[in-house]
Amino acid sequence: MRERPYKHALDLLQRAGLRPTKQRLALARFLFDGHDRHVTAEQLHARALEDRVSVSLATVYNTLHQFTRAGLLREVVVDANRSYFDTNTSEHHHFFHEKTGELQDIRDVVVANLPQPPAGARIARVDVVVRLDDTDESGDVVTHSGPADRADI
Amino acid sequence: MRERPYKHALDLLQRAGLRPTKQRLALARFLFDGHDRHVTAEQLHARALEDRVSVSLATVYNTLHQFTRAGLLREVVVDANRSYFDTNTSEHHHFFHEKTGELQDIRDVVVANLPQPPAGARIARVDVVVRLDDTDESGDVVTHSGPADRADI
DNA sequence: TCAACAGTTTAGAATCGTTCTAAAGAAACC
DNA sequence: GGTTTCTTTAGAACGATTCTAAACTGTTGA
Ligand SMILES: [Mn+2]
Ligand SMILES: [Mn+2]
Ligand SMILES: [Zn+2]
Ligand SMILES: [Zn+2]
Repeated sequence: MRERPYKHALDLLQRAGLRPTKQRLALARFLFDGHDRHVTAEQLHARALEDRVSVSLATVYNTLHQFTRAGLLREVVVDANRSYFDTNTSEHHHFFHEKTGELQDIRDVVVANLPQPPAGARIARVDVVVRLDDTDESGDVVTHSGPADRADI
Repeated sequence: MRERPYKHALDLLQRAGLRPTKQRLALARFLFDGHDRHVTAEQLHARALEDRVSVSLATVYNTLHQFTRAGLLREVVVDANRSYFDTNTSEHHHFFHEKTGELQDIRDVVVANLPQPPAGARIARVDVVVRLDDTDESGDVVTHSGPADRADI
């Protein structure tokens, strides 16, 4: 929890050159409260409505993209049909719980031995997604499965 | 190029317990011709029509999912709004050309220092996606950009 | 061989996340 | 306050994918 969430959100918007509207302030206060969050547009929209902030889904999308452009968020691709936005913009990777759709930050993963990118291309970003099956107490797989890979050493 | 593509496709379908219909044979012959391929449903559909195989898009989707369930394909998630299917089912990772949507296999990437998965979960798969910006001869970035990360180590 | 059944294909509708449009509303500026 | 510029919004549109239900085809075994 931050001490002056309103002031902090205001600062972020001003630095991004975005007018501090009711909707943006509400979304920013929730998103940038000091926790690392991974939200979809729908989730953020639902959360705003819970807090009795009236905001349309279109505005939630607009705002998420503006925040992303401003470097306040980054988009994480883990699911072919849903976009996640991550408030942690530092270099890190993810566990993805396929059953629940939950993302979890992981740090210190080492990616080595990357081949040279083809001529005319350069690396914009490296994303590691560790997909997780949930198991029940018996150790049986609960979700749809497939042979489990292990990470290359 | 395979010597008896018809026979090979037939074998694959039979081992998967799928009836060798005209549509499945045509799709299988193209997909499993010995090359590693990364296709979207639309691309595969377009290709079939080029080859004058009449097949509906619904059947292409059905077939891709059946082949995936049978372990002949695997789905690769790199783009929030498009599903890629990969004929290379061995352990490997990808370059993703954000501009063109093209995927390219990379081998021998080392992923180390993965944290233990949370209790009740186990690793189903580890995916490394190296996103590439295309640059022109001057070295300037051609696509929309963002600060370029380098891989850890 | 052929009927009967089970599995397959398909057109078109439906769904779903996301983006667009254009008009109304709010912030900024003078 | 008046004017400009940016923002929000409802609702339509979009594009990828899935569903539906009816027609079709491969398989089986009498
Ligand atoms: Mn987007
Ligand atoms: Mn799918
Ligand atoms: Zn994260
Ligand atoms: Zn591949």
